[in-house]
Amino acid sequence: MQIKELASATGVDVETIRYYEKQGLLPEPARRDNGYRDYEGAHLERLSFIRHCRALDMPLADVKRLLGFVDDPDEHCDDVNHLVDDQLARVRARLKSMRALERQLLQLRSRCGGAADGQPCGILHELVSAAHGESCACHAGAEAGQR
Amino acid sequence: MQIKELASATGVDVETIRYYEKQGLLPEPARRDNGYRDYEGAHLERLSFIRHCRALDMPLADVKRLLGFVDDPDEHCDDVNHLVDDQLARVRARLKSMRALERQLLQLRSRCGGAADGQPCGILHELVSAAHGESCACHAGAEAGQR
DNA sequence: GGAAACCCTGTAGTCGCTACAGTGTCAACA
DNA sequence: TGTTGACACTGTAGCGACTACAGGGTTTCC
Repeated sequence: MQIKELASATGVDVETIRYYEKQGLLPEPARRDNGYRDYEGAHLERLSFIRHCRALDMPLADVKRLLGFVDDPDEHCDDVNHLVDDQLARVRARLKSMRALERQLLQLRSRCGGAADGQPCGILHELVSAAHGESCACHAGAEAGQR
Repeated sequence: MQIKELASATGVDVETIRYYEKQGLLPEPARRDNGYRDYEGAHLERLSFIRHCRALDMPLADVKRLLGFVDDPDEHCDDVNHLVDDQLARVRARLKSMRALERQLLQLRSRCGGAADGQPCGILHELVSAAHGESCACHAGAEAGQR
C-alpha cells in the first residue's frame, strides 16, 4: 500500500503520516526499490488507533504510551485508566473555562448599542474601560481559567 | 516605569511584554540612557486592553485590529461586532466538540472491567476494535468536530 | 515525449508565548 | 572598592501537532 492509499483509507494527511513515523508512533514501513514506503494492514490498524486517540484529543505522548501498552501483552489497566482519567480531567477543565468565555463574550456582545445615538461603539468602550481598571460587564467577578 | 513595574501592574510577563512590542501590539517606549525601556500610563492602558482581549481568547491578530479601531476614532461598530461574533462562534464550536469529547471519554472509561476476569483491559480493547474498523462505544454515531 | 500525479527528504512556518544564553547596568552592603 | 543580587538588554530555540513549502525523483497515461 502506498502512502496515499493509507492516507485516504484512514483520513490522515500524507504529511501527517510521515510526521507520525518521524515521531516514532508509526513503525517504519518497508521500502520498494524506488524508495517509496510500502505499508501493510498492521500500519493501517495502528494509524486508525492513533487517529482514534487523537479524536479524543489525547496528546501524542499519551498515544505513544497507549501504543506501548497495546504492544506489550501485560496488564496495564491502572495505567490506561489513569491516562483516560487525566484526559477527561483536561477536557473538563477546558470545558469550564470555555463556558465562562462564552458568557463573557455574550455580555460583551450585548454592549453594542448600534452607535445610533452618536456614542462610540459600546464594545470598544467596554474594553477600554476595562483597560482603565474600571469594572467591566464581561469580566465582572468571573475570571476565565486560561490554559 | 520600568518593564518589571509594568509587568507586575498588569500581571503580564516581562518576556511577553517584549514579545507584544516585537509583534507590533505595544508601541515602542522611550529608552533611558542605559537603554532600558521607559513606559508611561498609555502603555499600561494598552497592555491592559490586550490582556483583557486575550482573556477572551482572541487571537493576537484580532486584538491588533481592535487596537486599530481604538486608535482610529471612526465608526467601526460593524467590524467590532463581527470580530466578537467570530470569536463567539469559535468558542461555541469548540464547546460543542469538547462536550462530545467528554461523552466519548466517559463511555471509554466505563469500558474498563478492572481486568479481574482475566480479560485484557476493556479500554485498550475498545481502542483496538475501533482501529479494526468495528463500531466502538465511544465514537458510536457522533464525530467530534476537531479544530 | 510530455504532462500530471505521485513519491522522497529536509526545512521553515503556524500560534502565543516561554526559556534560555550571554551580556550589560544599577543599587545596596561590607 | 569590591561584590553580590536584582534587574535590564538582544537574540535564538523550544513547545505541540501539524502544515506548507522547496527541490528533487518516479510512475502513469495520453
